[in-house]
Amino acid sequence: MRSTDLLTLGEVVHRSGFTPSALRFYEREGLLTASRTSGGQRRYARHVLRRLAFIRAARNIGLSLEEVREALRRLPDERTPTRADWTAISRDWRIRLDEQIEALERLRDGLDSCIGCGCLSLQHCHMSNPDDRVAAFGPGAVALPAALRRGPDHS
Amino acid sequence: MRSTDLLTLGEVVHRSGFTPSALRFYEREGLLTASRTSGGQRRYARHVLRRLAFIRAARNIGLSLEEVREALRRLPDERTPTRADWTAISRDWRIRLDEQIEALERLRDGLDSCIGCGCLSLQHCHMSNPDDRVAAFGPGAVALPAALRRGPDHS
DNA sequence: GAGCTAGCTCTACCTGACTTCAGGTTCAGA
DNA sequence: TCTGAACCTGAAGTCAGGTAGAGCTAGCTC
Repeated sequence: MRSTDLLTLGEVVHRSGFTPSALRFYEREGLLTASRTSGGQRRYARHVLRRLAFIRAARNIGLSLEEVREALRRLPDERTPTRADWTAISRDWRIRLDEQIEALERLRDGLDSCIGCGCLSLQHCHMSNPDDRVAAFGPGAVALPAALRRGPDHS
Repeated sequence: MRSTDLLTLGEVVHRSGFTPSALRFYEREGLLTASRTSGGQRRYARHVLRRLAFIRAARNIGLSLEEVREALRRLPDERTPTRADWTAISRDWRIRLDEQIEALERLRDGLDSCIGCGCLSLQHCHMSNPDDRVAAFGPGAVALPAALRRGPDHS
């Protein structure tokens, strides 16, 4: 079925699980590259599959596309990630995940201390007091998924 | 300073930590109500503070405004949440948080099993295989924060 | 009754990550 | 050579959860 080792858009769609529009979008955004046929259709080298795997994993961890782009900059297009690349990056991700888990656990503990109290006081309640927001959500915690990042909206 | 027990927009802003635009937005969206002066300015009953505390807590847990609206529908506008209301709802939230934490832990465990392997295989890797997505992310897990919900994008 | 702050509405805009659409083109197999 | 599926582009749309600004008004204080 293949006369070359290049993949069509459809094949990449099939094998990666991304939609055509997502693949085109990622290319526009510089996360992916593809060569073209004389007629202008995309042809993908096999290593894009690995790149896409990387992208999906990163998105699952909660990285933005911008952050994925940054991580991919370290992995030149011409080669697939080495074991060392992946080890370094996945250690970073592990740290992020731990932070996210901790943040949720703090939230849960706060909630536990609230169940049954019916307080929901703006002054004192762990769950709603705008000045008692979860400690980790400082400027350093930028990478948390949006849902974990929320603080008071003013200022 | 108060001739009545109604609060101005500014007072609610001050005491809740929400911005004026957020309060107006919530009103448009039906999460809040306010009466008006003859001149058209908003005047809030005191219990909106509690409602807002509830909203902030819910948002911290990761609920969408739509879900908050749903939860608030059970708390008629005229009364503040009873202890029973709050107990029931916070138990739900506790379950959600546990699910989110578990999902992240599964992700972390998958990552651990990956560190150093350099695999990232679309066929086998825990972190990227679209057919091996985290089990909890079924149709029932709709409420997870977006970053935890991602599966393959097709279909 | 002047002055000023706080408030009003309405419309437009923002980010992120894509999707959708219209209208046309290419490619592979028979 | 023909045909149908796959593919192309660029612009616009979507969604959530708001924010920003323009131009005008209310209401409190002196």
